[in-house]
Amino acid sequence: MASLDKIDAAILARIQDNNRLTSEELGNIVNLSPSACQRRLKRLRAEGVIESEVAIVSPKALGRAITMVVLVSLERERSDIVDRFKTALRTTREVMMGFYVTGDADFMLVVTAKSMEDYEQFTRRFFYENPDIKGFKTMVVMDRVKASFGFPIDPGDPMFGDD
Amino acid sequence: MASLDKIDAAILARIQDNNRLTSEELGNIVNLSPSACQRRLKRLRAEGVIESEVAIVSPKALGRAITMVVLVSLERERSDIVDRFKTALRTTREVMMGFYVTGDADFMLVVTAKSMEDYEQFTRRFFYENPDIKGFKTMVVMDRVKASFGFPIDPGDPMFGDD
DNA sequence: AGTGAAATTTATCTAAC
DNA sequence: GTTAGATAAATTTCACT
Repeated sequence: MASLDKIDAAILARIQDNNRLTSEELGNIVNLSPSACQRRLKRLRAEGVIESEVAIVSPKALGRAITMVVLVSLERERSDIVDRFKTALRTTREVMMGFYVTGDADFMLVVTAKSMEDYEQFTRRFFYENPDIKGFKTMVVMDRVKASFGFPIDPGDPMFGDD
Repeated sequence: MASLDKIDAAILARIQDNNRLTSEELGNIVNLSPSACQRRLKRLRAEGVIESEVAIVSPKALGRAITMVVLVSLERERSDIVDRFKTALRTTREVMMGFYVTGDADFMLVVTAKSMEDYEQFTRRFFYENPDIKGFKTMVVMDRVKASFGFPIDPGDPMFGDD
């Protein structure tokens, strides 16, 4: 993966909160011409430093879409079982996020559903019919207080090379 | 909140995965002129249906930034205590996500740190020094298998009005 | 190398219908 | 909702350090 300099870090810090800034606005912030900014953006996209650029939609706007946090434990932590489950996560639309974790559970999922009945049906399909799964624990989300993938990027951090 | 029609739903379904589509591309997909698309986008942004538009940055690119899933229990679920904690979440850079949940825990957080030492320091500041907090449980993220805020939007769903 | 300035292509906004 | 013209931005080219 490419090494990033302080300017890259400053650009990332900004666009991870708002990717609709123009190159001109971005250039003013990081002291670079708009074209230089764009070249960097293009590079960061091509190298996969920027994984994706998305709109975050309000859950409320989409009906009473409910969200659950689910902790999943597998029967055995064998790599083929873990990999199979990872693939299932990636291909299941209801699963917004899936993190493979250490500790009390093996996976933390964020799952959306239209209703509780909908979610129950999902759990039958996704959990009960899967012999690899030992158990799962559901917590219903009452408020999505903070929802971002923004990292605390500090361009002054020595981990970022000089320009 | 505004009522959405099937075209709005189709637009949201697309841009929640990729917000860099041009209005022309978007228009082709949803059978609308580019300017009509843009008007809708503008409205969806103004109404808060689109909460934000962001770049998702690769954790690997930012050094070995580690991520933790943390389940937090408060001493009491009194509304002023809950609200105070919500505010703390919103203003703390290390906290990527904070969900208020029912069940075994009161909050599920996703927290990032540069290192385990860094995280330990965060827990002292954020948890141990906060008398409102009964306890917390940390799970270290080994793999961010799936990371999105994309909802399974079906424009054909009757919940979306006709155009 | 990577940068900045100008020209071109492309997208977006405004206005009229 | 559309189309057409004005505005603005992204992209490419090129000269420079």
